Amino acid sequence: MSRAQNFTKLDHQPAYRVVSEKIRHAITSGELAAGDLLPTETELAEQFGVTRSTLREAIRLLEHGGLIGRADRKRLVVTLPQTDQIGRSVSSAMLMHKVTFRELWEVAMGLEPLAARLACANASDLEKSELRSNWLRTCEAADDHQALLECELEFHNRVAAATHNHALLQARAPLNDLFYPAWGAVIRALSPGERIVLAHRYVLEAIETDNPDQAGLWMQKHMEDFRRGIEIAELGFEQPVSG
Amino acid sequence: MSRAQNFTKLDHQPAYRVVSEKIRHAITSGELAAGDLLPTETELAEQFGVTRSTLREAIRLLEHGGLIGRADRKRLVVTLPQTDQIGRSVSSAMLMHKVTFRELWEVAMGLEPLAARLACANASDLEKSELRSNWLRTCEAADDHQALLECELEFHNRVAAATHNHALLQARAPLNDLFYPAWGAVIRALSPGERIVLAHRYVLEAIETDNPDQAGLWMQKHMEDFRRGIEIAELGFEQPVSG
DNA sequence: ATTGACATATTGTCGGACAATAGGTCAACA
DNA sequence: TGTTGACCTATTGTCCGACAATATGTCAAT
Repeated sequence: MSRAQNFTKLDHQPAYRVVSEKIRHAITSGELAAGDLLPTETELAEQFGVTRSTLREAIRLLEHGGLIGRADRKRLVVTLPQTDQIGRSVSSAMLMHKVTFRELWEVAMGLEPLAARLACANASDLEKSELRSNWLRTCEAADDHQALLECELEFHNRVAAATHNHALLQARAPLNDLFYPAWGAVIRALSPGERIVLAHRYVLEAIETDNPDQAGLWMQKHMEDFRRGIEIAELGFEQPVSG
Repeated sequence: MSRAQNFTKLDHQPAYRVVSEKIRHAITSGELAAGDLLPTETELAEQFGVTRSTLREAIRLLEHGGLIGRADRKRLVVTLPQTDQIGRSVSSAMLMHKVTFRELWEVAMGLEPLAARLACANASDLEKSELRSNWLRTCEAADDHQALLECELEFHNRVAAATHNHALLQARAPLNDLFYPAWGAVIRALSPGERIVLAHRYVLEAIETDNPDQAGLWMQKHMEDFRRGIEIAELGFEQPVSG
């Protein structure tokens, strides 16, 4: 080896990314809070010393992450990233990585029973009653595939929401998107109306009576049913999920 | 109420978002695979019938999600979104939502023991030996706070990686980022070197002997230790995590 | 095979332009 | 008072054209 100086590989970050990072930092550090209006594009461009075109590219970077959006289709505003917004990014990442049903289901087996357990302690009376109303609608929809699918998904979403745990909501967001088609296929193939109604009822009653163990257990059984459904419907448990 | 027709609120999507969605769809639908080179900006702009500026904004939207990147700082290329890439988006979302230690910990209690269980069945011999080598280094680093922290995080990452479950990796990605500072603080405050070494050893041996129940159980105990650490170190279990 | 000179293609950035529209003001009108 | 309409302004979405910096390819000289 020669004694030549080992220079650090200088990375030339494009201006639009630098600008984007500066704005992101201002937001996550609390300097800018959610709801704050940002200056106009021309003004921001002047502040950073770049052209409006460059600034706009920086904005797009943040816009995709849900950190900023439009207040009224005009002014830019700092926004709280919504779970479904981020969730879609994660979903498409999983699609590209060809995540299989099994992989997704394993994660769901970790998160859905957990959600049921946590919902016991944290669900408000309103949320409990909305869960019950959802169950009643599920009973009526037991033979209507499309309606049943929507009730089913709503049930899981409501249970998760009742935990008031935002980290959990984020973590399970992609499950929604990616299970949706499979769940529909299972329902069409097996018409498992009564089984779903029954499982939901046990989970619901456990939440109403604040019994975490029961809630988690029945949610777990419910998810195992789902796995069997995928296998019986021959969707291919080891196949990659499709968008 | 009048009997006036209820028109659907037409949403005028900007061109840059339409273009972005079209490209995203081409990618997630498999029409474009990871590694494929995209045409040049001018060419893409012509194909979509927009200007280069507009197309570039569309590109930025996808770039942030990690769906496309630069091959050699010049040509655009379809890339597989990396977990840490997406993870950082999720992390900043959680920061903005002021997720508390408790919320994060609850998710970790769902995912980390699960990871340990799944690692039993799926870890390769190489991964097992790397886990053991990590454990040996952890023993040596038991009194060096910084080194211990890095070993600790590496251990959890290696266990998760050994599951070969990409959905799980995505779901737990934000835990890495957000627990990092807290874990460091706990270590500095309590010097829990031996406890960590012991817990890792039990998890490691369970994985080596393919004993999922033991692996999950000890990982669970390990995480409960971590919670107590946060409480004892008075980091505020109910406080929002900080970036 | 390496080096250097040169032409070419592509990106990053700039500056200016314009149509469409959200927001405000103000007057007319019921 | 409250609604409507006309009008003006600011701001965004989109376009066009330009240029410097840089990667890529070619070819000649060594």
